This record gives sequence, structure tokens and C-alpha cells, in this order.
Amino acid sequence: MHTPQYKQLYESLRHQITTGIYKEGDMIPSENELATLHQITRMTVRQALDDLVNEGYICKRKGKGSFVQSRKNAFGTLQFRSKEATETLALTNRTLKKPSIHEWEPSFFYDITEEERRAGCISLKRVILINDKASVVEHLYLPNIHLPGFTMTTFINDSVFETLQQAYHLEITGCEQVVNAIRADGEVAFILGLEEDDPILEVFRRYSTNHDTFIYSKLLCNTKHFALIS
Amino acid sequence: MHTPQYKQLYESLRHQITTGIYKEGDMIPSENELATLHQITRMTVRQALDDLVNEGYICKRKGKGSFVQSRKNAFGTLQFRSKEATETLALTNRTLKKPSIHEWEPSFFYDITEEERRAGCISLKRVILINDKASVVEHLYLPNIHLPGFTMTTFINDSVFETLQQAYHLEITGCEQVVNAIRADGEVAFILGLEEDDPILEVFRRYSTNHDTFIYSKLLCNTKHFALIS
DNA sequence: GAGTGGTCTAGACCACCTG
DNA sequence: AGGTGGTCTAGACCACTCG
Repeated sequence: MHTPQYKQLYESLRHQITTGIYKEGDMIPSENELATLHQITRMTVRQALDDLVNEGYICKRKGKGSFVQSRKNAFGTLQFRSKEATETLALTNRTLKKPSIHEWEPSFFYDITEEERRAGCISLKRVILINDKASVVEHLYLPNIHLPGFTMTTFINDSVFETLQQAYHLEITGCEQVVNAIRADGEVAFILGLEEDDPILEVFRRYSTNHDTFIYSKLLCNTKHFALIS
Repeated sequence: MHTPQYKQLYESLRHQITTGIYKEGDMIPSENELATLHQITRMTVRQALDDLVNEGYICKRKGKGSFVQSRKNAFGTLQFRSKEATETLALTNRTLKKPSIHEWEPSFFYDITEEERRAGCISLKRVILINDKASVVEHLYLPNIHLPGFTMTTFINDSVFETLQQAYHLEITGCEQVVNAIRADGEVAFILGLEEDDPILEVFRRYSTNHDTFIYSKLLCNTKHFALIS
């Protein structure tokens, strides 16, 4: 398996943005410079930059250049916004239920394929803390396909998605989400520090991946102090 | 001003998909066929198809072809999903407040630019009915830039966005949204047929356009029977 | 083996922006 | 005028899918 050149450039630039080598508002090298620098054609450079634009890492301005965009306050594929001004948020997570393999729930919120059903389900449960305040309960459901030993793995940087990428070469290529407003039940209210019946956000997500499989998640969010950006 | 060829092909295919000439699951002509057909190169065809993929109109499968994806139950940029099975939804809208020009609210939910502030704000208010049930209250806010006579315009197909596109060549190029769960106040509860304090979805959206301006919207959704897809 | 989309080359001209 | 991104050409080879 050979990684395409545009993907290498994409990863390289993305890394330099997420680690702060290029900061918000910085101009990245021009398409011609990147082409010369990496000994590839401009069309290949553009393929990498187009992906960065679609992921929201940069924006392009004709006649000017390509500029790094803000992606602050992001946790994996989730991004939040404080209700107060533009403070920067500290995002961490704590495991509520370790990964385990079991049957799929009979009335799962997405239709699953016969292959997924046969393979079984790896699920886990976490709570995401924003500025040390429990804000989101995240349930993750992965079909047990091409993921040997996943339940025994310790996560890289506490991140499921980073672990999937580095240990299993599984990358997220897209996400579809369905959003509801519901009342918190007792358990969730307790975890999120709310009263029972307080309104919370219920989000069902289906991530598509480069392995032609899906990853499913269910989020329950306390949006009193932070809102979900998507 | 000359429309690029890839954009023409994009519009042509999009039209054929939205009007049902190509139906869900149909394979559209291959990249080589489209190139020959329109007397353009494959790279140009790919540019059109990439846009259609990003907008969710089609998906591509290596070795197989490009296939039309479902975009049922869509109202402009909004898409809904019924909680019951996969019934098809009838989407209509009714005006609550006709477009009018005024100052921007001092504490608008997005930071606006000095140019936008000076130009003033065109706002309107609609309710979106799903299967004849009032489900979403939509506030729209447009900076009064390059929109002469907008307040006097009758909308094409009852659609603001279609009108903007056809009468003002204003196209939506992206959307960022912020989502909250809140309690309905009396007025909204009344419109949406809910009890006061029932949980509803509050969505703030900022659309980017091909005119380097933004369009803002605020949505209040009753998600008891339908969920918002985004 | 024939057809599909995925990647890539080495050029070209254009509109836009800035000094 | 010189640099930037936007569009476009006319080819090429590859991996994948299907009959």
C-alpha cells in the first residue's frame, strides 16, 4: 500500500497546522512554492489544499493566498463554542465504560448491514469534560471488523480516532448526523450535573471511513455553557 | 462574466438529480462518458463530480461508478428525518414576517463586519411545516449588500435561496452551525404546538456565499416527530 | 479484459490582488 | 509587473470491480 503524494502533503500541512507551526491567519506557502518544494505538480498540490479547505483547516483567497483557519476547541470530530466571549476551552475525557464486544442492540438507531450484524459490536462510553465540567456523554459503536485486539488497546493520546488511524489505518472520511432536543433522564442528568428533564442535545452520528465500514456514535450534550459546532 | 465549464456540468447534473431524471441509486454516466459528451477533459468532469460528492448529491465507488444519493426530505439547506420508518415528508413554509430592512440587533449571535453593520439588515421569519405540522421557526438575516429590491421580490418556488440564486446570482458555498438544546418560550411553543418549557433545538447558522458575504439564520425546531439532519 | 474511478504530469491562460 | 489562486488541456498509469 502506497500513500498518494497529495495525501502526504495534506497530512504534512495538517500536522503543521494542528501543532501550531502555522497559526490562525498565517498564510501557507503558495501552490507554486509547495509544488516546487515537494517536486510535484500544482494539480497535486491543489488536491491536498482542496481537502484542507473541505475540512475547514484553511481558506483560499484568489489573488492573495491560502490562510489557516481557526479550529480551536475541537475534540476529535467534535467542536464546541463557549457562550462567553471567545475563551479557549480545555477538552479532556474520562472513560465510563471500557470497550467490550457484544451483540448489536436489536433496535439500533441506524440500520446496520448483515455483515456488521454478524461481526458484532464494540462499544464504549465516555464523558467529555469542557473546562473540567462534564458536558457530553459519548457512546461509540464500532463493527468488529478489521479491529483485532481493539478492546485491549490503550488509546494514543486518549483519543479513539487517533488510535484507529495509527494502529488500524482507519480514517474518517465523512460524517452524517441527526440532531434532537430531548429531556435528560436521571442518569444522564446526574453525569452532566443537570436537573432531570432539563433540555439536552441528542446527536446520532454515522462516520464513514476509508475501510467502507461505518462508526456510530450517540452524544448527549449539556449545552447550557457550551454549544456544539458542526 | 463567463460560467466555468465544470460549474455548468455541476448545475446540469444537479438539476437532473433534483428533478428526478436521475433517481436515488442510479448510476450517472462515467467520467469518460461525460468528458466525451461535453467535449471537456476528464479532470474538468472530476471537478464537477467532486463538488457533487461534497454536497452529498452523489457518491463514487472505485471500479463501479458514481451513484445518486438520497437527499429526500430536504428544504433548502435543511434536511429532516422522520422518527417513523422512512416515510417521505412533505415540506412547505408559511411567512410569519415579510422581509424588511432595519438595523442589526446590537447583540447579534454572530460577529458582523463593519461593512455589514453599515449596510443594514434584511430579516424575515418563516415557519416550516413538515407534513402540515409546524415544525421549525426560521429567522433569516441578510446584510443589505447587492440585494436591490429584495424586500419587494416575490420568491421563486417559495424558496428564498432559489430566489437569491436566480435573481441575484448569490450561491451558498458553505455553512457553519452552532446547536443548542433549550426550553421553548411561550410564543415559539404556541407556533410549534408545544407546551412551554418543552425542549427544542436552537440552531444558529452562518452561510458563506460566492459574494464574500454571509447569510445568517436562527432555527427553532420541534424535534418530537422529526430530527434535523446536518 | 473491459470499464470504472484514483492519482499524476507538464504545461497553459485567466482574473484577481498588491506594491 | 509579478505573484496568487481558478480553470483547463491531453495525455498517462494504477487499483478496483465485474462478467
